[in-house]
Amino acid sequence: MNTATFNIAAVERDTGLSKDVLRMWERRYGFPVPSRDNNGERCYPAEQVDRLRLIKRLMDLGHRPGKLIATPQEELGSLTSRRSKPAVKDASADDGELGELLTLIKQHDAAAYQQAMLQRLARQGLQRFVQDTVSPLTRQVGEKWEDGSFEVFEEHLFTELTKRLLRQAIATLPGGPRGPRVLLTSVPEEPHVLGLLMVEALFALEGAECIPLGTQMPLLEIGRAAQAHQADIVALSFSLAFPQRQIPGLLQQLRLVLPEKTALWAGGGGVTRIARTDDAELITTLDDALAALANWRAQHA
Amino acid sequence: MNTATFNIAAVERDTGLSKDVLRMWERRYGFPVPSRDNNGERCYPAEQVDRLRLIKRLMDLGHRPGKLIATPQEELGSLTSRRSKPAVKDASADDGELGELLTLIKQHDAAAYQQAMLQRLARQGLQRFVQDTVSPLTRQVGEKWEDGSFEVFEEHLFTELTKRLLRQAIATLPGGPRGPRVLLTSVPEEPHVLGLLMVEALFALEGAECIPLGTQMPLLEIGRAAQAHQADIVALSFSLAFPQRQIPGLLQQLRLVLPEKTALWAGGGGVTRIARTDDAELITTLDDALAALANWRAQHA
DNA sequence: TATTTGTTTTGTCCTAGACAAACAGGACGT
DNA sequence: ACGTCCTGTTTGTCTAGGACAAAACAAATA
Repeated sequence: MNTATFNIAAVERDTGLSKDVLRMWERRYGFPVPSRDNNGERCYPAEQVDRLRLIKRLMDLGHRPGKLIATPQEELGSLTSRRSKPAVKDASADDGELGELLTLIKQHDAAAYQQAMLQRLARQGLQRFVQDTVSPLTRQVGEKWEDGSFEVFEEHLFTELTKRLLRQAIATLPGGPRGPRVLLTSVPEEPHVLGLLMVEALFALEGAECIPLGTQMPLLEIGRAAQAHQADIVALSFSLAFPQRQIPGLLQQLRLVLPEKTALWAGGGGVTRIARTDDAELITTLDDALAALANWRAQHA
Repeated sequence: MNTATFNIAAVERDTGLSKDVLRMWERRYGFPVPSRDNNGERCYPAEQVDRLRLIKRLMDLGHRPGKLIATPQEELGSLTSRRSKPAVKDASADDGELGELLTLIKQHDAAAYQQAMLQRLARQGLQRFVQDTVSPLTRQVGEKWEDGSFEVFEEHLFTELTKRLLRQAIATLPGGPRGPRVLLTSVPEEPHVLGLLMVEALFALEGAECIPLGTQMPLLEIGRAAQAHQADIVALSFSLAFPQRQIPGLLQQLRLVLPEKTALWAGGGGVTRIARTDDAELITTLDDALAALANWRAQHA
């Protein structure tokens, strides 16, 4: 069935490794070594693409490409250790609770998952639902994905269903426009929206006026939107997968295009290791977000 | 305020023009001509980035880069004519009806827009709401964006709010699993999800079992998902903005990784001009989608 | 009016060199 | 033992220009 080969653009699309990197690896490490078509262009067999995808996943986990490429295929599968620190293991206490939910996703039972989540939402209320269910669940799905026990499409299904639940819950909230006006979005190349939705849920509960613009807004457009909406705060989300080295530069550029009085907040797993800066306020946890909101209100009372 | 300059990666991110194209244009047409930093790397001023974004928008409208670059800045603004054909003008009859909705978006009044849409949903019912409101509205927003009367962030706001409405409506439907199992997603580089949601709403109304996987699934993952979910149909969406030349190849590759018995349907504005193929069934309108569903059921009775 | 044929435009791919930012590891001082 | 500075290595991204094929257009034919 898999007689198809991939050209370099298709490999970039499917692995997330840029064409430059693919060519560089071939030059430096001797892998991947695609065959060539009549036209001298690279043709990657599906087998090499699969290996590249695995390598990319392990790189996102903190491994280095030089080592990975030197490692024979069989050993790669067993390298899926923890990101760096052995991780806070108190979370495993919840495993029993949340494990059922993960199992439902793993079984591809969308209806049952939604049902179970709705029950939790009703029992916990939105705030605790976000903080005690959605947030740890998201983290666990990320870990499951890292260690290979979740497929990409299972993670997509989880994300899609959870997005719906949160949006549904947010929609039922009254739009009490008392707090600051918060514009929620992400930069180009950052498609993850779950973190933004969690923050939106919490902020909306607090009565802030949230303006959700979806993901992947060009920087200059974010500036225009902030101006047009008279936003008090622009809140960005960076996932763990976002290339961290780019974040400081992005925040600096964005700070330049935003009105002076508009605050810039950056949150999500991607900013935990970023050095503090004057360009933006870094928010690493949901509690931080609520604290920042309270703080803003105190200063603008 | 705009003293910042953009490196070539930032310009690619913000304009959607690849680095290769940016360098090629500089070589061929002499525009853009960025300054260089100490390191000999390109530094694009914000002014050139803006011009590039405008040019890109006009290209998506069907103009050719060679002409656009030769045109002085002032004339560019007035080039926002129709895509190619003068367009079906019976749509303008609805302008009065839908115009109010567009106005609300243009005024950035999210709450009023949601309210008005909910009213229409209640009045029309979901099927007619999708076909007579959401679909033409989406098209009109696209046109407004093309002719420059909508900003990018206004389109984002529209999309985000409308997504929420549709998802909310879908969530309230009973999950009567009688029809085929339909897996809904899009390929990498195709982030638009509104079309998928419209189809999902219609299919769910018909009692089909929809599995929404969100957007941007790698091809091999789509294959795995289809297998895991025992999908009868894989439905892809291609927006008008998707590079049409890539579609036939994508469909062919995807056909190779899908199980034999799984049907492949491709729909959305991007496929209207694609030549018929054996790899997939091309679906250009929402009515087509419903017809295809009925047809499938007839053949699998 | 349609369809075929040539020509121009345009994007993508190629090679190969250079460099700076990130990282790892060791030496050093507290 | 722990943190800090330095140095060499690893790694990604940028640069330059050349080549070619596929798309878009123009012209000429049936």
